Order: sequence, then C-alpha cells, then structure tokens
Amino acid sequence: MSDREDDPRLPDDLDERKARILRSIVADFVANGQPVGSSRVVDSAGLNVSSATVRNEMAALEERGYIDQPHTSAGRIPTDKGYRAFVDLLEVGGLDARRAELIDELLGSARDAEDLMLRASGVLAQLTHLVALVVAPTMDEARCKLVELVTLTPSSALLLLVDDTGRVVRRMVDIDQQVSESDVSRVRAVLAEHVLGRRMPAVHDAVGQLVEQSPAELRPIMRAVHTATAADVAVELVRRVYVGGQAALAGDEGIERTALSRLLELLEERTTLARVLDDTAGTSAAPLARIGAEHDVEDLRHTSMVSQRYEVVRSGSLGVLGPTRMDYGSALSTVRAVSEALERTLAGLAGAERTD
Amino acid sequence: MSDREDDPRLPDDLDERKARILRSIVADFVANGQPVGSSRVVDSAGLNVSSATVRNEMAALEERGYIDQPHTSAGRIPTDKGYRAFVDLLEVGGLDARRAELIDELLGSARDAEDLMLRASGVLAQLTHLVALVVAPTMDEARCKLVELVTLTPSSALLLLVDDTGRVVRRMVDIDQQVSESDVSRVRAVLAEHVLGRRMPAVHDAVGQLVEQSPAELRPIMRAVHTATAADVAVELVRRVYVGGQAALAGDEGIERTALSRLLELLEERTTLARVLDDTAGTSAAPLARIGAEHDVEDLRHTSMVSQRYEVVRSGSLGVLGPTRMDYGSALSTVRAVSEALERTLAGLAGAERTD
DNA sequence: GTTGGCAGACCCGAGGGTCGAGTGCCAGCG
DNA sequence: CGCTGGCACTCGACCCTCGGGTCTGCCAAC
Repeated sequence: MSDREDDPRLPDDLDERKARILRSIVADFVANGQPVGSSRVVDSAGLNVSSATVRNEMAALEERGYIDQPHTSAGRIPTDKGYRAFVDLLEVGGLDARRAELIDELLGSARDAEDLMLRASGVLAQLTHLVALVVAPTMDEARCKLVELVTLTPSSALLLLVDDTGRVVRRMVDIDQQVSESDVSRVRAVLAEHVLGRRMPAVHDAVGQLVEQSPAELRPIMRAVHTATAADVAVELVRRVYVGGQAALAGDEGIERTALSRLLELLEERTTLARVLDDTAGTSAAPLARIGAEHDVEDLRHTSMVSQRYEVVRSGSLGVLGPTRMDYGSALSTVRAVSEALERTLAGLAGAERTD
Repeated sequence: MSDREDDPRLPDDLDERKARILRSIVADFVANGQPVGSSRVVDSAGLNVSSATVRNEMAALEERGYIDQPHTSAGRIPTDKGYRAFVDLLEVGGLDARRAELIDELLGSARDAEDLMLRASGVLAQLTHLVALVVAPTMDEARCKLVELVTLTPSSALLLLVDDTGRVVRRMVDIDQQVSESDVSRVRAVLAEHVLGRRMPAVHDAVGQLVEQSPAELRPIMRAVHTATAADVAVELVRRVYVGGQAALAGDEGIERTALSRLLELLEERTTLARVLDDTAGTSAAPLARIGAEHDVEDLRHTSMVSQRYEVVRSGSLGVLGPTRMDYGSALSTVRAVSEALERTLAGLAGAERTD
C-alpha cells in the first residue's frame, strides 16, 4: 500500500486503485447520468494506465457487485452497493462560506420554532435541489409555558398549550353539556396552577388527577379537557414533517411516472416519511445515508435519503430525499451544515436560561 | 326546435345537434384520452344519423374552433373553447348519497377550523382524483377571543391571538431589552382589556394607541407587540392554502414533465394559487370553471380549475385543479357539495350565537 | 501486471414499407 | 335540401433493416 491517502477502511475486496475507479465512475455518472466507459475513467481518474487496464479492473468491480452494465456493450453504472462504498469512503467536507452564510441568515430571522423548521426545509431544498424534510423535535422534554381555555360555543372550547420554544398545541374541547363562563374560568385557573411548568407528555395525567379532585360542577369540563389532551398531544409535533422542494422530484428523469406519483403520496402522507427519516438518522451526530434497496419502504427503493439527527435537549431529524443518483457529497455536507445551524438557532430560541 | 331539452343558452353558432356531438366528443375524450372519430360519436351520442353526417357536423365544429385534429387523419379532441361550451351547457347535478354522507361524516368530526380545512381538501381530492385546494376564510370579520403573551427568553415573547372560530395567530415578539416578568404581566392585562372582542384587522391599530398611553417602562414591550401585529396578522390565514392529492398530477400522462415540475412549485409556493382560486371562484355562490388558456398564469395554461366561494360571515374559497381534460361534471358537483358542507360545518364551529 | 489491437455486442437513429383509423368529398337518394 | 354510402387519401403507429458509434472482452506481446 502506498503511504499517501490509502483510506483506512477500504472494503476487503477493493484495493486503492479499484476504489479510485469506483469513485470516478460514481462521480461521473452522478454528474452526467450516462453509463461511463473505461476511456472516460482514464481521463477523469488521473490514473497512469491504459483503458484496457481499467477495463480489467471494471470487470472485477462488476463481478463483486459494485457496478453494473445496462446492456452488454454499454458503460457501467454504480449499483446500490457501489454507492454505498462510495459514500463510506467519502469525507464530508465543510460548506463554502457563501452557503454557510445563507443558511445562518435565513434561519436566524425565523419568527418562531415552526417558522424555523419551514425555513430549514426551504434552505436545504434550495441548496441541494433535492426534496428536503425536517421533522420537528419531540416534546418529551418540553415544558408547558401556557395553558388556556377559550370558549367558542356554549358547549365547546379551545384548549391551547404552548411549550417553551413557542410551539402551540391546539385541541377542540367538546363538553357534553352547556357550561357557564364562570365555571370555565375556574377550570382555567385550576389548570394554570397544576399544569404550568410540567413536561408536555405529563399534562394528560396531571389533568386526569384534577378530574377527581374537581367539584362536581367543574367535572364535565375537566373531563373533556382530559380527553382532549390524550396521549398524542406530546407526539403531535414530533410527527410534524416540513417538506420543501418536492418539485425537484418531477424534474428528475430517472424516476418513473408511477414511482413519482407514489413518492408524492408518501410526501403528502408524511408519517411514514417521519419514521424513515428518524430511522435513517440513527443516533449518530453525523449525517447518514440510506441508499436505494436499503430502504424498507418499497416506494423508496429507487431513492436515497441523507439525514441527521439534531439535538437541543429534545431531538428531531432532518434530511434530503432524492434519486439514488444524487450528489452525496453535497447532500451530506449540506445536511450537516443545516443541522448544526438549526441546533444553534433552536438553542437561541429556547433561551439560554434552561437549567435542568 | 324540438320541445324537449333544447338548452336555452346554446351559443349562436351551435344548434342542438352540434351541441350534442360536442358533448359526446368531450365526454368520450375525457373518459378515454384518445381523439374521438365520427363512428364513435354515432355510437355514443345516440343520434340516428350516419357517420358521414357526423363528419360534416364535426368539420363545422372544427371550423368554429370547438374541436381540433392532432393531425390530418386523426379523430377530434376538444379545444379550450369546446370545453368551455361543454361546461356552460352542463347542469350541475347533486352527489349520490354515499359521497354526500362521506363528506358530512369527515367534515363533521373535525377538531377545529384548521383541521376542517385539511379534511375538506382531503375529501375533495379523494372524490375527484384531482388536486384539491382550500383557502381559509379571511379574518376580516373575525373577533379576537384571546390575547396572550408568553415569555420565552428574557427579551422575547410569543404573542398569541385566537379568533372566534378557534384559529390561532402566533407571532414572535422581539423586545430590544430585557424585561421583567411583572412588566409582561401588566402588558398582558392591558392587552386583554383593550383587544378582546375587537375585529382581528383592528388589533394592530388598537395596540398602536396603547403604546402612547402606556407608562414608559411598558412602552418597549408594547411597541414590540405593535410591530408583531403588523397588517398581515389578519391576512395570514386568508392566504393559508391547504393542498390535497397532488400525487394525482403525476399520474396524468397529459402533463409534460417540465410542466409538472412547475405545477408542483406553484403548489408549494401557494400564494399565487390562493389568488387564482379566489379569482376563479368570483363572487357567485355556484362553482365556476377556468379552463386552459383562460388562465393568466402561464404555468396553468394546460390545466383547468373549478372553484367556488364559501361564505359564513367571512368567506374563503375552495376548488380543484387538474388537466383541462378532467371530468367537469364530477368536479363541479363535488366542489359544490364540499363547499356547502363546509359552510354548514363552519357555521356550527363558529357557534350559532353570533349576532352582528 | 500492463498494453495495444481487434472482433463482437448492442444501442440509436434514419429510412422505408405496411396497416388501419379516420377524414373529406361526391354522387345519388328520399 | 339534408342525409347517405362509397371511395380515395392522409398520416401516425408499428415493424424491420441497416449503418455508425461506442464500449466491452479477450488475447498475444511486452
């Protein structure tokens, strides 16, 4: 092995030169979308060997499953395994100053936590030309900063819960009888006393206890509030997925019409996507890729996802989705940059005074 | 003219039979997507004439611009003018009981006004297999039911405004200095006293007056609130567009790849769409169609929109977007049915007790 | 292990022939 | 005067063939 840049973690069945050729093929194919032949590799890989030698190496790469031929006399295109090896060997670089500034600028002027998520997905889409996904942080650790009950009709009200990053949970409270405004006020006061400062997931149980302690005339209201705060209150915003730049999918010729339609459905449905994004991001602090057939979800088998978990007390994840033939280098570094910027901004929003 | 069903408002250049043939061509083309020839028309239109006669009529229809030939020896397809005449002659029927029930059922179980919009767009998309759009009502007439100020950091707070249908406006309030919790409480009390019950668009001015009347120590906070309630508070939810079923666009072969990409961008951007939807809906209480080249927006020239205004004190609009080759009958009647169901449900949400 | 050379495989696009759907036109009929 | 059957014509869809270009695999030589 040469002493210059022999990657420490080359797969067993790849030597330095094969890896270099693979890298060259992936880069070329990602850039041009055409199967790449041995002579192109000679030009672009900067190897001092002939195309015949490269052909021999390519035959080996094909035999080992890293690249494939669309037909007998065509150039090679990377397989999912090829992309995987390419990504594993990739060093995730930083972003150039202009992009980094753009991210900070856009995220910095967000109006609130939700707006921030929206902006993050926007800038991610804009920089990568891929579909951007941002899953809002869980509320597990968030504390309740405000609880309010607004009567809308004599027998219904709106329950508002606000957490310490300014996110709002809104719930219709249907009471099965008409109630007086003064009773509602009393409930409001009781709620404020016992719910403020609690962790969001604990709100439901806290209200449950209040139901029993309440005088009879308040009980119907309190019970309705209890129902309204059922378990999913804490989860609601976890599963909230912000999607940006989906038009990019339609522009990609590599995706079939029917597959495109399925993908758009997935994007609209959102819950599956949130799960995949979380799964792909894993627990690591670095951006990770899930490539083609590595997906469990059938409809994603021709796409890749690059995502990363971000964490500021509570954690969420964000990433991009695109064809397997995507620019992984750019995707990885952009996802990382946006993720880190989001962490910084979110920390600022939540306030530095948090102690626990 | 025969005494049975000679439509009162036939265009001058169409007699009963031509209209019938046109109707037949549109219906066939919408159903099958293939240019339709004279013999098909004979079969489907139920005319007791030969195909040669139909051919003569079709030549006349083509000369007058209602239909067109993709090439010399092909069948005919409707032009935008043809669709227009077809739609104008159409009687908008009611929906069958099953669909009508489905709509009521889904809308009836909405949790709040926003959820209702979401459900409306969902059911509209599901029933028409087109892209559904719902624009939330303006807040012009809505009254403020709750105003709250939640401190998040020592120098920032979250302003919450809730209107009488339970819609929430959320605004970050950045104060340029650190403020005490007690001052915030005082501002909160003043706001509650002077803002509650006002119309949403009047909130900004009301706060403006409060700035001057406030004691010096509260003024920075009040001024920040004033800024945060700038004009667009009332507008924010007007322009909120709920989109459903966009995957349907991708499934349509009649839309080019690049056009599709543009459409998805439009759908994501939303503001243009809100305008077009409002424009198309006009002021009428019946669903209206805007067909192909009738659109101002270049990217919509190959699509049609069917939309209707709904009104419950405040008004919004909803509709569907699809290829010009859409089932206008179904689109019109479904839009009408959902619009009416939405009006009913919204009236229930706002409460029957409103008096002004 | 590397190389140049060469035969072979295959895609792609152009060119040409056939087929069939659908038209326009016309003479004749009621 | 409107309707009809018949007929010639047009033109896209489909299929086949053929040549050019590209890229491979293999091999003998270095």
